Amino acid sequence: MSLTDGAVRSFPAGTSLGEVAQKISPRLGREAVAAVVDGEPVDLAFHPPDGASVRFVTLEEAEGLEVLRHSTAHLLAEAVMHLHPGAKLGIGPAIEHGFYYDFDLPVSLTLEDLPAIEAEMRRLAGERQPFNREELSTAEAVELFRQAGQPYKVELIEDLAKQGAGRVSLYRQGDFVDLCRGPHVPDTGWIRAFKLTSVAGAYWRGDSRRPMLQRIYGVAFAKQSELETHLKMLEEAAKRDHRKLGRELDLFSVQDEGPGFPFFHPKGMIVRNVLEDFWRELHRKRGYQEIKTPIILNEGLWHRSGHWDHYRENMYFTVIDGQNYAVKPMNCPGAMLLYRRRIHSYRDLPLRLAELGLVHRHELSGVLHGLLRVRCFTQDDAHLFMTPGQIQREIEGVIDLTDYVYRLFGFEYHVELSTRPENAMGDPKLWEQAEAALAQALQAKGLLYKINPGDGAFYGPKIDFHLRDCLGRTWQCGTIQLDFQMPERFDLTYVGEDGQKHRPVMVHRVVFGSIERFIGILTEHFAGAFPLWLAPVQVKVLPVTPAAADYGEQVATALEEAGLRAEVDGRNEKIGYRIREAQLEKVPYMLVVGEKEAASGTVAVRTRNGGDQGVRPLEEFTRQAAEEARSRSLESTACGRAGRD
RNA sequence: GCCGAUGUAGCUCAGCCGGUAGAGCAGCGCACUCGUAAUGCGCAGGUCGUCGGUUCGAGUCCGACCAUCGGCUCCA
Repeated sequence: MSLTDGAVRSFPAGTSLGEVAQKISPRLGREAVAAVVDGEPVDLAFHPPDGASVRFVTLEEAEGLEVLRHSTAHLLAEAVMHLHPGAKLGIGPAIEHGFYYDFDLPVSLTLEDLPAIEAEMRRLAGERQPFNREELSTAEAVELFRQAGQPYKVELIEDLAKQGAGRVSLYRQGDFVDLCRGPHVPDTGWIRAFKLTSVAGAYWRGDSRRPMLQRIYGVAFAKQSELETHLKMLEEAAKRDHRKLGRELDLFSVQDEGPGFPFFHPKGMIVRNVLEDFWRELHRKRGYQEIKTPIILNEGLWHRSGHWDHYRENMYFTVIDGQNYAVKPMNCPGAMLLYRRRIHSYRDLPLRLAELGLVHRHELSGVLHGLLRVRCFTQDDAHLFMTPGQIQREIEGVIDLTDYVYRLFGFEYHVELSTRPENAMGDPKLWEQAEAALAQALQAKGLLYKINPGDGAFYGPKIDFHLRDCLGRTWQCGTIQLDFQMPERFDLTYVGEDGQKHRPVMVHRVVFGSIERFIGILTEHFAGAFPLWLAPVQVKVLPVTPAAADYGEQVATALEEAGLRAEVDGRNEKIGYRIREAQLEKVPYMLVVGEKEAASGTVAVRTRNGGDQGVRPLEEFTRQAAEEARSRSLESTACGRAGRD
């Protein structure tokens, strides 16, 4: 057989991969969990055919961890079957960081049940039960699971049979058997570093019309230390939760009187306005014109746009003077009306109309989540009208803009291309054209992208930008959607060079996505310690004693004149106390001023991360802080030495 | 919307088997006049998510509803 390093080695027929690994090196024999033979993942118990190409997989690799996590799911199922013998099994795959398994049980599980299940898993792991693979015809497998009282497994096998599978594989460990493609780790003794984390409801096969099963989630890693690192990361994420920080920093709130309709407090409004000012500046520079379209528009418009047929479930309606109106869930129809107001020449195109548009969508109550999932939000929208020949250049322009914005905040991102969904509007040929145009722009920009078949909007395919925050979590924000339908429906035209009417192409796009969601993400990304340009209070002036109060006011005035947001905390409290409060508010700079500073026109600079930075002339600090804010830097440069927050 | 959990002061949380509510922080007042993450003392603050039921009596038991949290489905 040939190995990954190019070596070709021979072994007696009937040698298992486990034995091969052992012969290659004792270390590989210890570390291999599975292998890939001629491109197919297999167990170490597999006997490779003559001339096979073999690659061993260890827990160092993502593939190996996936095998381990999948095996852990089986172990979980075995433990649950022991504790609840009548349980019906759903599915149990590996997921990012861990695994889950779905069960249909007569009793509801709660968090308190998890320790007992986990203990049983550890006991079974201690027995080092081997995972044994066997293959059966689908008919035999159906019979086996029917007798075992496992209807969900029977359904799965019957579906596999319908798709043409003649045989299926099963895995047994101990007294547990499961339908499974494999591969698995050699025995349950490999499963050590894991923890059951939560229990939740989940529809069978993700279909809300089918029974709800109980899903147990867990995490699993190669080593205990990695598990602990991961659990620490979760704790860190909980500390950064924007709902918690939003309350502590007094940025925003959601109240019982308006579920999903967030309130922005004065400090949150500063962050929001700074972001919007930045957005306006950016769009002005890039040839966009800003518009504002109404929030409530006649229902007829929504019939015409296709929203009535495709989006009604998510919309709010109202009646005015006996006429039906809808609250807009999207901004595009308003932009259509604006475009249609007058005749356009090809010379006007591309026409870029940007709108910070407040939209309302009826989201299911169970999905609401702080600022990240709400029922009203402001899209930093734009509708670009163009000739077909301008498509690629315009899309590239939006990609550049998005890239610029995400980098500024220190986000990395990846891109996905979503294609025609089932409820799509319009001619499939137009869809193909639109999909090709998006793919072409991505390729021209040299971006790697993943394809999500069937995930497009009902009016067109889209490019989604998923940004990655400092904890490695990804969030969908920006999207670029190409639309041939809406111009058709609204009969939009432009007069071409030939004097004839032509149909423009439209692009919908957002960069932040939703201002509300973006603020939520920024809050978590920066753990509430916003870079200077975004911080609600940029500098806090702390007079040591009332004797320095006047000087403190002078300092604050100088800062404000330089365009900085400064506050004086001259309360009758000890300086340590006021510093502590400013720290907790995550104010970027604290200026401690006493008689010495007042006498010399200086300030003692303190940063929220670096502590006391020493005394500097007021004028110098002010100038540097203003520059730091102006340049929208992520570094604290105004303390005299550079340092990333 | 569905499954499960939770809901006591602005925040974090006590409150046993039903006997009529408590702490710390925050707030307010007074004293201290202070140099880089919490000065001391005092005061005030709750129709115990809402509505209904059981009971002599409900924060505690039961039911419905509302909201939140973790998921599912859906999405910016």
